[in-house]
Amino acid sequence: MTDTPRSVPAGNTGTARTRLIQAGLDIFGNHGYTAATTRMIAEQGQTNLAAIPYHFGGKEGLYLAVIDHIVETVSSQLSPHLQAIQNRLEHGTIDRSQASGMLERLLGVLIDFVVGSAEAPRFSRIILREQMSPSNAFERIYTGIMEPLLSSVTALLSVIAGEEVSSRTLQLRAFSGVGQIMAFRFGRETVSRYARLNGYSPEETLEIRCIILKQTLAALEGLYPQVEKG
Amino acid sequence: MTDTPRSVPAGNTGTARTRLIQAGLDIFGNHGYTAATTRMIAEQGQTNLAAIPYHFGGKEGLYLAVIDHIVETVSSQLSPHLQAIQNRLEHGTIDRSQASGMLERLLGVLIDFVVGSAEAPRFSRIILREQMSPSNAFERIYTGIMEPLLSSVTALLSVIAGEEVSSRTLQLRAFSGVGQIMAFRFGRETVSRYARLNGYSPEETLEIRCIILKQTLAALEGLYPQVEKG
DNA sequence: AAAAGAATAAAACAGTCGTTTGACTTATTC
DNA sequence: GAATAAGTCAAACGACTGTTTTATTCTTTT
Repeated sequence: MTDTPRSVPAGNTGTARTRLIQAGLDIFGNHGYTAATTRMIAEQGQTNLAAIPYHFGGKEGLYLAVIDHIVETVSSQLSPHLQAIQNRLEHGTIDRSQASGMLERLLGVLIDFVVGSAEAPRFSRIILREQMSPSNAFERIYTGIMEPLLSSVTALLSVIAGEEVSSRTLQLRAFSGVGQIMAFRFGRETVSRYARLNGYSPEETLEIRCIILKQTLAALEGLYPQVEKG
Repeated sequence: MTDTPRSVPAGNTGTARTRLIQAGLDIFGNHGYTAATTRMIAEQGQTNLAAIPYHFGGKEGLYLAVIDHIVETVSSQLSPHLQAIQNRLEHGTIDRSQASGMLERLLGVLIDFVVGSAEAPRFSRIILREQMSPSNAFERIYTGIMEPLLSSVTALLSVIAGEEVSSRTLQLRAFSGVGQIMAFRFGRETVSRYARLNGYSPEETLEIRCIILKQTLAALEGLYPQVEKG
């Protein structure tokens, strides 16, 4: 069958598959699902049109393969951090300032990836489109990326806040922190124009990172003052 | 010519124009520019297909008319607040705590509109799509909505922060506050699912409003501690 | 009431979409 | 080395797209 990998070191049934996924990442990300045409994708992937129905069953199959690729890639980058956090939390050996530090590191990783990484523009735009108008792929992104991420952030916030804060408030605050980061991705054009940036160079990414982290930590200190004295 | 209004109280050359703009708001917002078809829009607007090229010169003309409608509507809701702020700032009779209060009110208005209003889903999704992949309409949205809004927020932040903070930092902080609010719009599906909401009911909107405002003010107090004692 | 213009309506236009077809090339297997 | 499968390719298919055409209805003006 076509889905059983061969003995080739890193490739699949053929390099056409991976080239199509890479091209789909670009074209779907830049144009959206409907506006992206199979002819664009085939051309950018240096493949014949018929390769898309052949390898993926059609346009939608390729799109779902692209989504899976995104979920796997992001998840592999995030899950080490998330698992480390979960382990620490389950053993209960963590105080407020430690939780605050872990949250700062986690958000820093997220910023570097969403705002600064080279794949971010292609990845994030597809993810954001699925947030705005969910399709069949939303489920995979939510359970594969958003839910684990938000759960860890919420758990850390719970330690920082203490016991008296409702879980819904913590959940909304968790999304607020994550959404704030994603806003810098979807609003890149506006940010660059308004603050006269050049589209998130490494230095500009670092600047944004410092601003977001400082602001988030300041908010936590203001909301849950015990943090500094814990 | 067709663009000179008649003596009809509220309508234009005909109600077909306004029906098409309303339908365009829905269809463009829900499907995006390319995925929206002129046949969908004509059907929802109870109009003939040919009415779109007739009244707007074509699909793109209708889209730009929809954009203009959005910009005018949002601008008319925002400009009173923005002008009041600008007036106060130009006369220099404003201290830190006053600026903080004005910022809180401005962001509150923005939250009510972006998160809570009935038009918000249709408006915001078109705006967000233009943020992600700008077309010819981006310019109108930027100069008509985003730039005035960010300018006022930045000016208020400047008063709150004092003089020693760089203007780029203030600009990025301004976007951070505005983007945080918009994140709750583009991520509605994720938020609703994660925090078990029912898609932003009035009570839920109020809850989100309180959380965002508390968090933002807490961040300002943490970043610029003079605020409380001014 | 007649004439002129604005608006609507149905049908057809050229073009593009995703997909299918059938021939062809390459790689694997016995 | 023939046989079989996997993969590629150009061409064409039906179904859509936005737009145009042509005719008709409604409104306004003289």
